[in-house]
Amino acid sequence: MPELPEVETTRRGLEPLLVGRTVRSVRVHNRSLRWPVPRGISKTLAGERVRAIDRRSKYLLVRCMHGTLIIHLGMTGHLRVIPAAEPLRKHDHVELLLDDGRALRFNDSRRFGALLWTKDDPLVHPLLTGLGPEPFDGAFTDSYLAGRAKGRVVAVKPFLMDAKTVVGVGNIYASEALFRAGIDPRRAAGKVSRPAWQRLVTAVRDVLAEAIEAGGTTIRDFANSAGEPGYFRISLRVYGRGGEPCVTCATPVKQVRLGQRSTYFCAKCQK
DNA sequence: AATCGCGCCTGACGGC
DNA sequence: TGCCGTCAGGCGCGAT
Repeated sequence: MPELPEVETTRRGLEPLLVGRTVRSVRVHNRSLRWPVPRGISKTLAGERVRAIDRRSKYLLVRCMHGTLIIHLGMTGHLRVIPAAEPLRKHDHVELLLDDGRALRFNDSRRFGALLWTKDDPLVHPLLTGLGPEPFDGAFTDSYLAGRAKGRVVAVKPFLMDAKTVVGVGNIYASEALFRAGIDPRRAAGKVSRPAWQRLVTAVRDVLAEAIEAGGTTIRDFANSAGEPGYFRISLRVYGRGGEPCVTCATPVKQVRLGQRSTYFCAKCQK
């Protein structure tokens, strides 16, 4: 389940392989992703040279000469660059054939991902407008969070996972960051103290940075078939550890559902 | 405006 | 062995 660290690791892995390359052609094997892959994508992309690969939230932005390919990995999506002659794997839905004899392949078993094209600045695309700050951006501060949370009764965990609050914090890292910050995930967002918001800002950055770093060492090579981000083996302190002892106080970790999402926390360490 | 809950989709897993 | 139900989850969207 790609969260921001996985997407950023993908971006870093793809950058040296794609920038400067020209797309020769596109093959669409299954266009029914979260939104249909645009019908004209082959014609649009043929001859386009890749200028840069950026990331906004969990969207990868493959910037070309006359527009931008917007890619979202959804839950199970991954990208790899392999020799074009390699046989297709199950769930390889789209491939971009490059001028160096390789292909960028988009594989996504659950098809929650997306692959779109925009001629305009992608940051004003409907999917990207209205997103909150990047977690490593200077705008993501305790006072920003306190301001946004003022008067809100929604629990702090879904508040944190709302992309309008801050982007890139999915279910796993939300539980992890709240544990590190010592905040009960069920607490109303409007009732979180200023020092707690500051701890949360730090915790979000720490946990994401660790995961990105782990990704950097986990992923050796996007240019071979092993180049999929998968699920990073950073040590999770509460996520998936329901009933097991808290790493700090040994109290059994609680598991509850919050906003339809499984949520893990230590009732003793998180207030 | 804020909040809630649905639906998309496949694979893993448990129970029978 | 196979079948069926349940769960997992990002995220846009419609309903309240």
